[in-house]
Amino acid sequence: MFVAAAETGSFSAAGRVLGKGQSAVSLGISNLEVDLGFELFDRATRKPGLTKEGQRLLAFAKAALVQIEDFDAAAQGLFAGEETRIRIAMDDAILLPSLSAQLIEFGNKFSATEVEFLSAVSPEIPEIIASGNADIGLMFSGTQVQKGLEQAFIGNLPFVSVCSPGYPLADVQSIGASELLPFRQLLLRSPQGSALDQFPALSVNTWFATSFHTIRELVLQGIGWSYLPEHLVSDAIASGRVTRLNLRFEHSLWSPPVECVILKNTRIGPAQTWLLERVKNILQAAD
Amino acid sequence: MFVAAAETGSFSAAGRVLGKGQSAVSLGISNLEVDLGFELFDRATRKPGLTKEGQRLLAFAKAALVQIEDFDAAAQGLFAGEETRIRIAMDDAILLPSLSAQLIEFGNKFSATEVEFLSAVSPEIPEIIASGNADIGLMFSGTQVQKGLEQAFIGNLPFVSVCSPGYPLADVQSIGASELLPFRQLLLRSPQGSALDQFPALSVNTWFATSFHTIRELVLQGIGWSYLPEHLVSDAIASGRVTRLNLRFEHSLWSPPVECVILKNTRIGPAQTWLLERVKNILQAAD
DNA sequence: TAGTTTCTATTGGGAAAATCAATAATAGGA
DNA sequence: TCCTATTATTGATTTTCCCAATAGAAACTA
Repeated sequence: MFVAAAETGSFSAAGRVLGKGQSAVSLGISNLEVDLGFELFDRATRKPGLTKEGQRLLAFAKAALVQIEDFDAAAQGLFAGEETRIRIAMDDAILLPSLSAQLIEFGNKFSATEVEFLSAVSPEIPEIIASGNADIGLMFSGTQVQKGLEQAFIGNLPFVSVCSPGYPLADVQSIGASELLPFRQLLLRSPQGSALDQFPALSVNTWFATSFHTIRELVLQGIGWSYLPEHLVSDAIASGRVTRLNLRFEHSLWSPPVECVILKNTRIGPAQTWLLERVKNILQAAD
Repeated sequence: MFVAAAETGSFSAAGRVLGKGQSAVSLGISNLEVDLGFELFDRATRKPGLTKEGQRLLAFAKAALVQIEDFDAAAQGLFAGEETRIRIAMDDAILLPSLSAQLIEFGNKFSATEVEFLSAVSPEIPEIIASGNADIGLMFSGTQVQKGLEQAFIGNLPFVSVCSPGYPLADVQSIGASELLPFRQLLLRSPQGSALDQFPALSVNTWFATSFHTIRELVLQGIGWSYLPEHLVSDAIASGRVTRLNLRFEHSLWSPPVECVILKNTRIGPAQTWLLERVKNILQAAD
């Protein structure tokens, strides 16, 4: 009543908005004022205006209402069968800005649903999904189809070959495959040690890390060269902290396929359905 | 009731906490569940446990309660006569970490009171207070006492003389007053153009700025040397981006006096009283 | 195993609160 | 000056809220 009256500037109007009579609002606010010990409205004129205390309290009242509306919205979602939690297992490299944008929208739309991220390297992800430790997996394709899982091709994630500006390869105009051999290449490898076959080792001297973010840091510090997801290094390329390699054999962007994995034969709720739908478009948008 | 029952794990205990009977809680939660359309508690055992929907909604319910408690706290403050707003006019240089800490505590204690900062140069501040555009003024002493104002000495704010490491004065071992003359000194001056007499001009070549933060940037960039509040440059000194001058005549820190100004004969509320009390100690703490 | 305690659900009655309808007074607009 | 819209007040009514009491079930205790 307080908020409605403050916003409409009239007790009668507040009553109409709230579907109550005018006297209910008048009494309600009077009682509130008695409880508080001070007046919220200045009744000098016909349009009751807020006192300065009223103005200040209005912000708190509105904040409380917002929280209560959030509660209601979450309750409605849960009633509609929305999941209480969705766990996403994914390769760090796939968290691109267009996916983050979708996740923000998801959070607004499904406030009742918590999201949990499990960072993993692609080959581990099918097992994580199969064992029920996550609901949705986002990974680079490559490993054979696993039974019990439903795999869907999403799109291709563009990779670029990079090194730091100070690295010996930075200034070479046209690099052939054999010329790469002596230079240290940084490669992704799962903690269990299996290298990923969709990321080719082109150098003799290879170092490994279990996350593209680590590799990115190593490249920035001039440890070696690597293939990295373009979105992870686009800023660094623009600011000159990282340089693209001029590979002779690389005519277009190297873009390994990405797929989405879920459990076969599981009932999926509205939140997961929505998210899957959106996830399938993130790579189209990124192109 | 929902929150209390979830936290105590028992309807009876929740009733005791809330000062209500057990049946009230039982009924209340049943009604809420009917409204929501799903169960919040699993009554399989004797201790009712939250369902997964209940777990999720609990967070929203708690958030709503917090907002309502904030409302109540603010209302109580306003009832006790706390100001709805306090405006502080101060010289930027006085916003030292110990003052910020006090302001954070102030915000927690007086949530009903808004704080508004007016940045100004010291000589302008008495006029701002006198004209009623701010409630509390924090400034460097110096200008004569103005009638209608109450001025209280707070303490001294230590200043250090600094330049950038690349500046010619950086490497001089013992600088005499006459040696300073040819080097550009950066001085504070109010927008109206009056220089501040408590900041002595020691060089012939002087440039002016209206904020110590600007001067700090100019010093960092090697434009000249200046006296700056120690807390503004202590980090930069530690990291070597700024060097202290070795002045022969400077035996101790140069610490101009700071004072607090308020209007005489005004009723000051509890929030302002508290804040004034604390402000008087910030410089003792900084020493 | 039996007794005791501590739960929750349910019900009926009574108190409190909320709401409405009606009325009176007042201010602004035509 | 009339008309409309607004607020305050009051009495009646409805609704909500809560307690006390009861009963049944589960856990604890001896």
